[in-house]
Amino acid sequence: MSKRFQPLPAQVDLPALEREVLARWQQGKVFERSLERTAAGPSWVFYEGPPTANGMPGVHHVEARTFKDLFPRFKTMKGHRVIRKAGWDCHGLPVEVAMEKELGLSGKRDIEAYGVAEFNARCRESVLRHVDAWEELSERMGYWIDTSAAYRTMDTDYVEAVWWSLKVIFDKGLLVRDHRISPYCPRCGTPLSDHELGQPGGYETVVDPSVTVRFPITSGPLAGRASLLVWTTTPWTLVSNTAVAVHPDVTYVVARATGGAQDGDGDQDDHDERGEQVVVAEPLFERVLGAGWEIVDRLGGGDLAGTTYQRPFELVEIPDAHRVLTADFVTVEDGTGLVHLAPAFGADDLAACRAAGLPVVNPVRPDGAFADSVPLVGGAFFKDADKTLLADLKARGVLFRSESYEHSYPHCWRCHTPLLYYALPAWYIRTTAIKDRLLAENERTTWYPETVKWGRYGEWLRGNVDWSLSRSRYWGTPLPLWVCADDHITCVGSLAELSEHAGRDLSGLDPHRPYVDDVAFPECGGEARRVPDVIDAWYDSGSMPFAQWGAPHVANETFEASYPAQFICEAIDQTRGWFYSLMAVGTLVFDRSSYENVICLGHILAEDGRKMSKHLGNVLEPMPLMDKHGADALRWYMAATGQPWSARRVGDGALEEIVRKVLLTYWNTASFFVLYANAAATSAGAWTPELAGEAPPPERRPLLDRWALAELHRTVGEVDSALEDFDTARAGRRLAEFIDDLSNWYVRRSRRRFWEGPDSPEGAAAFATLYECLETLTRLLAPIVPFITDYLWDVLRSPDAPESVHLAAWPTADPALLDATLTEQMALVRRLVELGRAARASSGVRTRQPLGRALIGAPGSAALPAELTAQIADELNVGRLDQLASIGGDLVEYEVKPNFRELGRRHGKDTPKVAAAIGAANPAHLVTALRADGRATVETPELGELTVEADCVIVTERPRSGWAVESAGGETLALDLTVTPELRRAGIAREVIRLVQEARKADGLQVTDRIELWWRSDDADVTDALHAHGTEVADEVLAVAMHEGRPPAVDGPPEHRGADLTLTFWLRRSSPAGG
RNA sequence: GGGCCUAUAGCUCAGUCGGUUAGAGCGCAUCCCUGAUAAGGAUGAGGUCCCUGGUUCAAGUCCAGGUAGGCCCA
Repeated sequence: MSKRFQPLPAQVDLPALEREVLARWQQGKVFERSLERTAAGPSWVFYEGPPTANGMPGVHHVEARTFKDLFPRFKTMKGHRVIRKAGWDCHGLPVEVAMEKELGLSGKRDIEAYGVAEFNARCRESVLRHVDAWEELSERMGYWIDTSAAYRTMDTDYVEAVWWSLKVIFDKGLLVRDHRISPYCPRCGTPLSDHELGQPGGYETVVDPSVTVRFPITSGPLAGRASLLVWTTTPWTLVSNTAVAVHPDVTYVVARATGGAQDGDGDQDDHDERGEQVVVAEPLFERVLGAGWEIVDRLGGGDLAGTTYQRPFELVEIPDAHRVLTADFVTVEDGTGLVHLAPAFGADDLAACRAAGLPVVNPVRPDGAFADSVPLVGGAFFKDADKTLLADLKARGVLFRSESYEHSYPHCWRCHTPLLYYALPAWYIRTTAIKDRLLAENERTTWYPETVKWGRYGEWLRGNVDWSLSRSRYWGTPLPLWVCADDHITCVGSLAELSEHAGRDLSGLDPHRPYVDDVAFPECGGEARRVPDVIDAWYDSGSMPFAQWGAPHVANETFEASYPAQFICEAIDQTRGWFYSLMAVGTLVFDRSSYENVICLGHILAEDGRKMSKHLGNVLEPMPLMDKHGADALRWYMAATGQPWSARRVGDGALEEIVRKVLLTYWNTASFFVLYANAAATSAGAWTPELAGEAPPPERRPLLDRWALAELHRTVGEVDSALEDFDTARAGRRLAEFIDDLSNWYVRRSRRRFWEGPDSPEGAAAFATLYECLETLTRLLAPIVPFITDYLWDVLRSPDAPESVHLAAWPTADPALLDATLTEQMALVRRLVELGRAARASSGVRTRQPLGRALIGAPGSAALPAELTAQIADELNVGRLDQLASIGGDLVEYEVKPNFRELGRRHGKDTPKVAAAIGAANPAHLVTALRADGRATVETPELGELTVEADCVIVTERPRSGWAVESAGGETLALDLTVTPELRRAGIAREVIRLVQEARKADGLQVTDRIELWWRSDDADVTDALHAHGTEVADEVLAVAMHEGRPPAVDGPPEHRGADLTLTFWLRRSSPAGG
């Protein structure tokens, strides 16, 4: 007896099965072997975007990791070498913030008091705290990635690689010092991060002055005649006024005071000089000036550009300044439409002044007080200076209006000191200098979805500003810049270089604060010390293509062979994070972006459609979800439900459906196959894959088999091209459809051939066909659902096949097996069967009752091969299938409808008229003409006679009466409901067969067991039916003997009774016939 | 305030090149089939294709504006 397949139970515990497969992968080192198998293959590069392991992974991490696993598996099966190196992002403010919280520290002073060395040591420990949980998740979900050599952005090799790249950028002149405006606490002496601004207490409501000031114009036609009206809520910044901004597209007016009228709100206005002229934006004229003023001239914002003016205070030196600029950020929402610019105290101000080449002059000391050298307000705290300054403005007649203004203003969340927007020295990468290169690199990057390329990401690139790189923090890659007293800057590219400068061996130095801060070296006759900043952690992760290998200092060849990546994938919120930093660093350092294809995923929502949050209590933990439904179900959901880039809801309901409709259907088909392959009582024993070669070749198999193979190979082609397009949803839909076709049509229609075994050519064809379908389907499904496929692969595979599906080759479509005609014909067959079922349902004659014949009328139905019409007849349990036309024209009525698609193509604007003419024509005449000549003539009132082609008309034909008819889309099926006595007896026989089968199951018999059957009935119809169809019944229920009458009384089998049928019967397993 | 995404049945989602009866699954109801059986199938009810306007012989589909939700940024 030959080897059998391992039996597959109809019920399966998928999570338990997955654990078994996981153990098998581990013991068999299957991942490692899949890499070995493809070691010589063409490289396909994937980069792992590093997560920070200071928190636990969530369901959304399963999302990204599904895609990050699926495509590498797909490419590996296609023979590519796909290196998958894990990585951890270790640095950054979020890590520091979490550690501050944990240690009960608040702010930089606390950290420095606690000790930077100890603080950073704690940060270092915290970022790997949950690595175990992440690795557990990766393993459980089947994410194959090499964690043994994971890169860590805090490792010395990594930091040195980052330093090297910064030096490349520095040598190109693109790493430069400038100012950055930060919210700054003068008491704590520190800038605050956005995160800190968001803390409770970050904003407080305060009352500030709101002042409007005259800036007399000193050049152009208005010189000496008019003033610019400028509004501000921070009078203390007027000392540093450098320019005035107007909007280039806004109209401004010159207004003259007509005297008398004051506005009625009781403000302290100071403009009773009749004849005074001022400039404001036209949309704000009413609000700022109103009655008592008349417009004497209008001019565009662009016309004002370059106009010089007398600044409000002459207290500090600001060379070459004090003129009007244009800037898009100016609004006419409030103020005067003319904006005072003090570049040291506002981000917009700084950007506008920098663009105009104006200097940044800052008279305010880091402690928040004006420098002592400033007249009038020297030594005063910035906010306290407002009063003095206002009084001075008023005294000199420069103040136009003064009000109070209540608004929300940022405060230090620790000490409640009002914050200063303050220019601090900072280091930038001049990404604006390579903006065109970035746009060109983006041009050749393929984005999924495509809209991100031009939209969200492209827009962001076009508005590129220089990368603000430095952070005045602690736990990060230290900025490798050393500066001497003469302001000579040295950029250090490695610890070896640093050793050279310092004249001692620093190769073992921890390249973090505070240790690197302690390294100084002689320079320009003095001492060069490190700039104390660390860098933006996004730069770290953007450096991973080379830094993960330690390149160029270490493994440079490995790096060069894996640059750029063919594929990266993260959630959409990375557009301005990792997607940008990767592209920017790559372009800055290598003049080439580091990735070619990128998938942007949407966010995962809770089942209620809201964001998952602990607060709402709707968080789904990934591990329990997989323990409940299985990782395959979750992976299928992520890959194949909806569009990956739209926000999606995950929950038990969605996963249960996937298990039932996709995974269990696939499993049950395999289980069915194995059951009958093992049960086959052939001379050779059970059916095994070796017997596949003995089946007739595909072209000699039944049409049903050829259809299944055609659909299989169509599926292979479509799934392959979908995955090549990174379209997992399309691949998933096709696979789910094929699984359904295979199970609910191919197997359903072929069951009898499986019962009868593989001895006949038809049986052999069935086994070979279903085997090929399952074997190939398993390979197609493997990248998406790696567990269930590998389990079934191991059961189904032939002995010489690889022992894991993940070591097998991706299937290729065989064009010779495709058959578009057969695909279309089978689709018609299935539509006609549905019509027949609907006719059965509406007429109330159950399918079990055989009927004499059915009529079909549908385009193409006459050309159906007999093998296919037989499928319809068998499925609908009718004796004969005829063409509707065969019953004679008089008995058929016709309905005609215009086919708009074809009509539109030929008749364009006249379509409605032609359609109306078709509707008005005599259907029978029209159909006769169309059938005879392929065209017909119709009469239209406007256009006269017109010829219409056959494909412009949808014809539905129906028998006039006496039939159960269903039609759809021009296709009709009609059932003859006449039940003759003979049909009635055949129906009763079917009923008996069903009863006996149920009884067999109730008695716990195997499907192959032979039985002995006794029966008796008082109903003449039943008796007649069993006399007429006894042999058929006996064959169907595997009865070796059938007796009319009771069984022998002694140890009699249990009695069964029919429900709707007067029948009593008994059955007993006959003595086993040797198997 | 800016940019982008999404909106189709109670729910989750398809909908190709614009074509006149807008589909599937889940859920619900009724029924059928059953040698895969704690499966499978059919039928039915259920729709303002977010709104307004436009282009077109014809719009769920193309264009413009708006509304709502979401994401990113300010």
